[in-house]
Amino acid sequence: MSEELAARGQTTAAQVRKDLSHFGSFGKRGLGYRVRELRASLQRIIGVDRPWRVALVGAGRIGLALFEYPAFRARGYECVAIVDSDPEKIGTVWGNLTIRGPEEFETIVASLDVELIILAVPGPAAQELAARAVDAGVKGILNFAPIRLNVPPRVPVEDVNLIMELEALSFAITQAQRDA
Amino acid sequence: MSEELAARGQTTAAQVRKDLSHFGSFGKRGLGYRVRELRASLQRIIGVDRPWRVALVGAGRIGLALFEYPAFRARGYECVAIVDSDPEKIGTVWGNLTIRGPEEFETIVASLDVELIILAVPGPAAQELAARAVDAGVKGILNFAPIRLNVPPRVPVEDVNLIMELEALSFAITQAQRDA
DNA sequence: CTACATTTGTGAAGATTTTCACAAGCGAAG
DNA sequence: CTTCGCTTGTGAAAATCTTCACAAATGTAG
Ligand SMILES: NC(=O)c1ccc[n+]([C@@H]2O[C@H](COP(=O)([O-])OP(=O)(O)OC[C@H]3O[C@@H](n4cnc5c(N)ncnc54)[C@H](O)[C@@H]3O)[C@@H](O)[C@H]2O)c1
Ligand SMILES: NC(=O)c1ccc[n+]([C@@H]2O[C@H](COP(=O)([O-])OP(=O)(O)OC[C@H]3O[C@@H](n4cnc5c(N)ncnc54)[C@H](O)[C@@H]3O)[C@@H](O)[C@H]2O)c1
Repeated sequence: MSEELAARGQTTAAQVRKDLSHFGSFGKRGLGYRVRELRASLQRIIGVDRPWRVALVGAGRIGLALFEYPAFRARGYECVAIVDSDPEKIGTVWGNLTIRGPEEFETIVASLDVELIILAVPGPAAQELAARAVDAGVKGILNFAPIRLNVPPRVPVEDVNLIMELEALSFAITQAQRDA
Repeated sequence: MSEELAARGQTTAAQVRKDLSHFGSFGKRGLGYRVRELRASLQRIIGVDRPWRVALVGAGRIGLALFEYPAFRARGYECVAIVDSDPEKIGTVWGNLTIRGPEEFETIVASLDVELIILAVPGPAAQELAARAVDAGVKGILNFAPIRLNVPPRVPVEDVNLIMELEALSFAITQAQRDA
């Protein structure tokens, strides 16, 4: 069982067991893990055993792709608001949501209980919006802007930097060729 | 100098120096690093001292966002072809490129010297396209499909999994709240 | 030329992570 | 109830990564 999990996760059985043991004891010796139970426990530990309320900040190209991506909702991330500063976009409707202006941002976060934001605005706007989001009570940020956000340490930030991913590929390829 | 680099990279000066020492000796003692030189050396090491030829596979929502993202080209990743299987999309023009059908895939990779692909097709199609890309000579894959691609180890794959990033946020938040 | 103020590069120490290997526990079979 | 086969959970060992602390360079000033 830990063997199979290891194979799927590209790691070793011992690592799987050690990692799980860090959070508790889930399996039965001689038997393995009961999948539904383990799954439920892990969901609870990770915090994905309940829906999360998300606001999309920046209704641009990447924002649109993300908004239309059904897997988010399927996994419990529910987009409850969209904010953009472009006057042409404010008031237009995406799905069941109307795009709002940034002056309403704090009100939206507070009234809709937004916990997470997806920040998909250009770099220069990102820091200010992040700070405002944090002040308004947002608890975490998924950041697509290519800057390091300066927020209090209690607010986790996950950066998505696709250029770094491409550069990691370039490095791996260059490296492999150097070896050969 | 290593102090400043450390501050920017959220790490320590010793770490910066140790990491650099792994690839060579770049600075001058007592003086620091000469920025232009260090930069050039690292670009060469990473392999980003020359342009990379990229094909976009999957002209959907995420594919469009990526294609229109100017930072890729600015950093030396040049999109030289777009492939999609949708008959409505084949033949249409994005920027200076015409979308091609998947039956042309191998020809395109070979004739245009495609080194990297950005895979932005639905999961079920991804494995087959990845295998064909590798056979046609592609050297690396940036994969957006939510599956683990099975390709030979000489071909590096970078996975972008935004759901995992959101789940990492959820975990960090849940954890912080448990502590408090 | 010598003393001095700097900052790198790097062994050694310390900390963390991963692997090893096996006792502890569990169900099944006799 | 006892034995047996199997898989987890976990201390201990091994490997890896990070930090420490300082000698080796380098430019400068006297
Ligand atoms: N497009 C991509 O594939 C891609 C990939 C990785 C990262 N990114 C990053 O994501 C961010 C957005 O990229 P994009 O391609 O969607 O850009 P975009 O220009 O298409 O969209 C940005 C949106 O943000 C809005 N905006 C600007 N200032 C704002 C403000 N102060 N308040 C609210 N909204 C504001 C704009 O009106 C626009 O709708 C950028 O930081 C970019 O670097 C984009
Ligand atoms: N949209 C997002 O924000 C997002 C985020 C993360 C990951 N992803 C992943 O990226 C992939 C694409 O997502 P999307 O939202 O752009 O989907 P999409 O449906 O908008 O686009 C997929 C495109 O791939 C094309 N396609 C399908 N089969 C093909 C084949 N065999 N050969 C060539 N082209 C083919 C389709 O015609 C379509 O144009 C999916 O795997 C999705 O899980 C999307």
